[in-house]
Amino acid sequence: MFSKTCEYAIRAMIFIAQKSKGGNRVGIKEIAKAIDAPEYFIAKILQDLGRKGLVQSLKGPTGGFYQEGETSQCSLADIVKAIDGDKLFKGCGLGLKNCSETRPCPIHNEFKVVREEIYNMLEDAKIGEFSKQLEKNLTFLRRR
Amino acid sequence: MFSKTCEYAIRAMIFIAQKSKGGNRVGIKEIAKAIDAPEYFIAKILQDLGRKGLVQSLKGPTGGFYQEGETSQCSLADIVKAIDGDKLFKGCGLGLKNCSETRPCPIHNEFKVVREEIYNMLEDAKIGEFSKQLEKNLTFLRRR
DNA sequence: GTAATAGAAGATAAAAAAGTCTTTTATTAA
DNA sequence: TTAATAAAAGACTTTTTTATCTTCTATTAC
Repeated sequence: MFSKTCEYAIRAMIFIAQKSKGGNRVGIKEIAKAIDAPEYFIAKILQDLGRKGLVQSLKGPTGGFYQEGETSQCSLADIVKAIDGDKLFKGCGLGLKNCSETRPCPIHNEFKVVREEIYNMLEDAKIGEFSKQLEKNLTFLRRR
Repeated sequence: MFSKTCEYAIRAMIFIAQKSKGGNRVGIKEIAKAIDAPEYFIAKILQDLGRKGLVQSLKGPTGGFYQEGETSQCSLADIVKAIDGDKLFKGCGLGLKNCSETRPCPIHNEFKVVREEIYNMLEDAKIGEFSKQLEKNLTFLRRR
């Protein structure tokens, strides 16, 4: 469904939202360990998300990643769009470029319904909302 | 959502079902052209689907691919499973190995609903059913 | 049986995605 | 102001996916 890059991004964002609640910042090493992702790789991903304004960061001692204001209420849909683009939400299920409402592919209508539901689900899933759930058991963001 | 390989596979299967209705067989060149896929690549894919019993084929002159009996009523779900495996239907949305009913990840429940719908949609979509739709306008399986 | 045809199978190549390393720049504490 | 810290940026490597080519084998028409 998502690329690995995107999965890492989502997990990292959830972790950062959780950790940076009281104005704290989280270092890349701590993030990588917590979500069980390759350190250098997740660093790249977060730099990208930073450029796109979905996360904030600060260099130097006591530096790290954090989210402030509206950023902490960004949705999974925002992250997916930033990393994987909108092909999941817009593209034809069969990869046909010319598939459209007036020239639908064989599974166009069935797909449309499902795709809208995926979009709504991801749009409703605000990063900040996961925090409470996570406080109970942080290990959920790890792979094993 | 699907790999390119899987998209090609679905398109090819729909085309074959349509063309092999009256006991006819379709050559790989015709398939490749009709669904706008690389010839050698779709050949590989169909060989794979052939081994897995989702399509039949015959070598030599007048040879080609075809579907007979139950094969023509295989579903998109069957094809997706054969090519991409079942990670779309079973895996955790965040790629967590330990995500489960008792230890759900933050988006586990939301995902479950969507995933089931995707599965049902693909399971209901029988290859043979697309034929009538296609007879009206075959170009729908092409990319441009 | 023979020649032509067309898929099967294996090797190879190109492109994209995932992952790693090194150097640079910004920030802060002392 | 300096040393330590931590992210930014760019180069590079590995792995996976996608795509291509060549040789082999089965089938058919004649």
